[in-house]
Amino acid sequence: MHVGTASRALNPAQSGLVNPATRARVVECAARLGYRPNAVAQSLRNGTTSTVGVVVADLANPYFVQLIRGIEAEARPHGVMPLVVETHDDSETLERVVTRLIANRIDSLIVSAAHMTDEPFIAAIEAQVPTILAVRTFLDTGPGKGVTDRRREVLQDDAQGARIAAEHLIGLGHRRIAQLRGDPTISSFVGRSRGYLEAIAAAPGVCDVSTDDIAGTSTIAEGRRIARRLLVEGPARDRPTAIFAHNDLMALGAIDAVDELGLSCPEDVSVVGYNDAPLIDHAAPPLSTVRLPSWEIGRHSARLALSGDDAESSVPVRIMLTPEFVVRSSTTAPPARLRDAGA
Amino acid sequence: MHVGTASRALNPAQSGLVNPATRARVVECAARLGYRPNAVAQSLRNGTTSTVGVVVADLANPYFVQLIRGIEAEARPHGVMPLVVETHDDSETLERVVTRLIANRIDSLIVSAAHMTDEPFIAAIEAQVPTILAVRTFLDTGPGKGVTDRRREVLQDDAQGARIAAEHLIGLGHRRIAQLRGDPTISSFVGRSRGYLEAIAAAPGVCDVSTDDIAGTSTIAEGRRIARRLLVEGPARDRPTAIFAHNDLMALGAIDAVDELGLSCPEDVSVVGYNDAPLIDHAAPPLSTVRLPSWEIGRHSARLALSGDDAESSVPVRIMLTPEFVVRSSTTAPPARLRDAGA
DNA sequence: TTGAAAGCGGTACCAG
DNA sequence: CTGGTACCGCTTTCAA
Repeated sequence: MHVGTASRALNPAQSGLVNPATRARVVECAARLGYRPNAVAQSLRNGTTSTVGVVVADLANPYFVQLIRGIEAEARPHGVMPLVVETHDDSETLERVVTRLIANRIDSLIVSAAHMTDEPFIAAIEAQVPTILAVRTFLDTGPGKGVTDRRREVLQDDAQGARIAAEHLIGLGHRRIAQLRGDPTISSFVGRSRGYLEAIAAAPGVCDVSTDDIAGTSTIAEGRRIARRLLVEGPARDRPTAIFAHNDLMALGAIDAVDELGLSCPEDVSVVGYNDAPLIDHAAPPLSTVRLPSWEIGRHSARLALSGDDAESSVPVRIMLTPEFVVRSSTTAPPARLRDAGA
Repeated sequence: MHVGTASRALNPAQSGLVNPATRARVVECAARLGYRPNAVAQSLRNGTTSTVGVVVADLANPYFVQLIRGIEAEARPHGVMPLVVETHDDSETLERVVTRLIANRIDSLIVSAAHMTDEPFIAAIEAQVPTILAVRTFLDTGPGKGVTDRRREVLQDDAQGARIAAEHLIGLGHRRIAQLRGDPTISSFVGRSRGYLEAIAAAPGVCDVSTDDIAGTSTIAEGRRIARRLLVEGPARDRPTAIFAHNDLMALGAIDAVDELGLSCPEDVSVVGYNDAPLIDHAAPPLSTVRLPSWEIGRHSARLALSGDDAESSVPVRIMLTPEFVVRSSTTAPPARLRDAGA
């Protein structure tokens, strides 16, 4: 009884070709000896590893964890294991980890960590391994636009999310609003900025009083720093009564700044975030924010990744999911005196 | 010029054995063709994968993310890639993912997801691959205790953390204190419970008024549920003026319960958590909690994992790190009337 | 239905 | 210093 037979007996797809008796014997032996096929050898022989690389910007951002779980939910029934790595939003790290994943012969790759400046690198990668962009993409490279139109991506509509956030503030009566912009090399923040400005432009009498100071990192500290500038500089009558932060962390920082200046949120300044991070509903005050369907984005990404199209044969896809506004307590109508002044 | 030579030229450890000229030529060709050694083939040949399996209970718990980053920091300089998976605290999932990791021939394994009931399984795994237990362990299996005393583990002192938390409350004048216990099959919670009870026992006039209701999962919802029982059942004069929750999430739930009952934290009820999760300092109110050095635990774990001892030759190690109390605004002296009543 | 053997892509030993 | 070759563990084709 030899190795070929054993291999067949243990492989469900081939075990029909082997005598039930021998098969039973093989199975029994395997169980007794605790035999586990060496996945490394299988990978080498089969040319496939049953793994999918998952590159996220920041594991500490619970948003990405949901994305990973969506991927895992789709991948597991296929026996595919996600290999998760983070980049800390650093391009060098991105290149390093993706290179390593490819050396490890992942079957496909899901990237949710790209900066727009990473386009050339990602384009090169797409030629090597089936790749899906999740959440973040590059501008003007959708289906039919530009040379890299074989790209497959799963996004949520940042512009729309920002628009509904801004419209919420406008609807409450705010007339001077500012945004706290995240890194402009990240497509999400570009989209949010655009949607916000569109909503402002569409509302008569409402003006954008943002600074041109952009957050280096999308953290509490940066949100706090920029919000302080907004609330301290210039004549009081030009200061915003509402702030749209490009993510929840910066929103938290903005609230800190409001508090520290002896003002309060939402009475003096309303604040909106983006992401609906876990625990953010327990912030002081509970944050109004934009919820995006990260788990679903993960699932769709994995579905595309596992669909077996290789980089050559794949048809371009852009799946766009819709965010949703969550009203909590960090937003309300502006103070009456300011509202009158603004009208 | 043939494959063996190329292999040597590309391997830093052997490239000395090859003529600098040929070597340069090889390197140049490799670069031009974008050659990357197939890590799968290398692994098969070398019998080593340069990967470490990292099994955590819950990626959404930022505590584990810090652990992972500590591991990564130690592993990267060695060219070792962490393979991260989560179990959602489910034993079946634990067995499934660990089995998969072993099939993939990880060089070592770090487990931070074990329940005490997983002891037999983990013991079996330890015979197959060098294994480190991080944060969670089994009881009475330290060096010299019991048959499995080759175990290597990196822990923090849960009993001490709980003790300093309880002593903080006692020092503020609380006399009726309750704990919100987490899953008793998880060693961390056993240790915390023990430390808490020791501190109470050591303080004359202070009594433990906990229910015997234990959280099924260490979540906000469970914390809220049990805290409600504590604050609603029995005569008012027996209710706790302070609650020690076994983790931050349950503490948040307890604060929710306090609010919902028309009481307030910390004026009526003080609440302490455990872990010092990110954002917890922005909760309402900012939570007093026990901070544990998760990053350091990760680093130590990885150091042991990479130390090259195989399961046979390894010497048992237990590294115990010290937690630290963080005072914020969720704790204060008990209300005067209750304090008098209790005295 | 089973055995024999080739080969996945490297590495390392040995001979030259 | 370089070329030839065996082999890591498994799958699969081909023959028997």
